[in-house]
Amino acid sequence: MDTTATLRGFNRTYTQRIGALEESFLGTGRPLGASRLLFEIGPDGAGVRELRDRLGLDSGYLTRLLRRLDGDGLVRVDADPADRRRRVATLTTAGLRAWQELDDRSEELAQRLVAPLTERQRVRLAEALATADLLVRAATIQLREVAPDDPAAADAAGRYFAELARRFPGGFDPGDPDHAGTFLLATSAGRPVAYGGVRELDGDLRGVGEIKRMWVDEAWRGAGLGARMLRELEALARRLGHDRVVLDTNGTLTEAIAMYERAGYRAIPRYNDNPYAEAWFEKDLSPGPRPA
Amino acid sequence: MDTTATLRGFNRTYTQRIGALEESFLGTGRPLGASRLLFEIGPDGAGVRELRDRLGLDSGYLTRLLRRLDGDGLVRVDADPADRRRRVATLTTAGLRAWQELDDRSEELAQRLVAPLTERQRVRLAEALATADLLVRAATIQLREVAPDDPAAADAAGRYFAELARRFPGGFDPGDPDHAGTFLLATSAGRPVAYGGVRELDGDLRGVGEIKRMWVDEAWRGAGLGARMLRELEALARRLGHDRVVLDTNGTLTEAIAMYERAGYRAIPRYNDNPYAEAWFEKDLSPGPRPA
DNA sequence: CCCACTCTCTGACTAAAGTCAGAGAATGGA
DNA sequence: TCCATTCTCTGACTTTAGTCAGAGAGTGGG
Repeated sequence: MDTTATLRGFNRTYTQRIGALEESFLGTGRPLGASRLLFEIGPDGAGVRELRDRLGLDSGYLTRLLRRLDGDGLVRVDADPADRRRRVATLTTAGLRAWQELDDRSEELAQRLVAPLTERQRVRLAEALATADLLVRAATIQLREVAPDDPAAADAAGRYFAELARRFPGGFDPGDPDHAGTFLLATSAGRPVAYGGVRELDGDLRGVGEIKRMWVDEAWRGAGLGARMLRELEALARRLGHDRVVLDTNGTLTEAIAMYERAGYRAIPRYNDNPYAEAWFEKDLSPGPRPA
Repeated sequence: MDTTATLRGFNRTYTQRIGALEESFLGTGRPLGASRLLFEIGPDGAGVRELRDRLGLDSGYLTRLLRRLDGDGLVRVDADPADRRRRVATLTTAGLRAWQELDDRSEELAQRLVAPLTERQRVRLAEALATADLLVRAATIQLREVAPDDPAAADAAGRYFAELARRFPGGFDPGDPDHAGTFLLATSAGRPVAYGGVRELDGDLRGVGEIKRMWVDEAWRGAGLGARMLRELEALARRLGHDRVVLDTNGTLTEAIAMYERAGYRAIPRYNDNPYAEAWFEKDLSPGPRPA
């Protein structure tokens, strides 16, 4: 099956059959941009900065859209107490009602779309869309380098440690984690979904890179995000001047071990005194092709 | 799995990750509407009327868009020799080049999107999208009543007869087909994809409806379009005052027979002298719930 | 050869969407 | 306490998209 041809064919179908419908459905009474904004603010409110990023709007334009919703009594915009340069938009009671109406309409549209299908076909459609959703999200998410003290990185590290504590039979105590190294992070809707880092070892292994804290959110597994993270960490290690990387892991993390093996890692003897480590791997980077 | 929630979740992902990207990709140099139009005209050209339907544009607006493309030397608009009220847009050499560039860009976008995925994941994505594409198209296609002498209906009947001729061991000769009855037709991009009709029987079976020429294009099978056609034909038969429908079929058409049985049809003895018929079915419509 | 109808085009608009430069308040480190 | 930086807002625009009411050419059936 030709992937790009299928994708392009689907794009066509989607634009014509769903996209157009959605616009006509949601843009009633209010311009579409204003509806989208209202929907995006949502019952929990949202920062102006965040809205700008999520919707890709010019700051002046967003200000005006917000003022308009404010004028209609749907939204209030206040300074963020934590940082008074930032502003936060929240829905008023009327705004909440309008939001609910949009949500209902969106649900109705979805209902109407699947109405001609039988139950079995709906299940098939839902499965196909869930798969496509996961893969598209995993393919389009950006891995970015973060400072060790970035709050999102700390959040990700916390989630990583929590998972180890859950999965290791004897629990897991990170002690006083040192944050040495360079870390990559992928976030979605402000929450970390994948995380990992490289640091340089010292002593006998001086010059060798160690891959640390590889973690992918459970909801995002099965779409190759772990493998992608590993590839990008290897590329990062190369940029940092390492031509060999090592890592340690625990026997409970079977999927991770399988992934390392698929990625060309070979088991080696213990190289550190990590009490939780039960398996050690290495990979020679020097002859590898440069990644795209 | 909750179908509408999955669908809505996918919509979100799609709009953010693909839709936005596509707009920024295709709308370079030219407004997006003009690009879309140029792309839609395509190397083979297209009638203005057809473009209006496909893109959902106001006729005045389309005229102006075309004039603009004409002014840029990309498109020529001439009267259709067959009906000089109609006009036909064709690409000039420069227009063809611009079209090719759009096509390349669209392909590049698709490539880029799937680039982070492994081959296995690409196959999974392509399969999921192909399934979703078929189901969405089948769910959103409109079945419309057509006059028996509608050229699209004649086209569909021709395709139906051709398939019978291919599948029946001894071939099939429609003889001089009578066009009595009311027919439903679904078309996509101007070509018939599903077809079928109801006519009233006479003689002993006066008052009974007969379902005729049920046909679904091969590329559209497996998405319940046949079952939907059958349901709508039954609804049509009810509206025409029949509380019982019958139909005949050939033993070679095993999928059709399975579908009739799933839809509640029961085998009955031969009720007509159709030489190609090998099985006869009936369904009582009176107590059935009205379809949506 | 009428006449109702189809199809496209023109003129005259309006609304929505987006852009850009720069002002002003607030913040966080040096 | 500076000062560079971040964030939002304002003013002054342009472009894109879309709407609506007719005019005028062409068509097909009676």
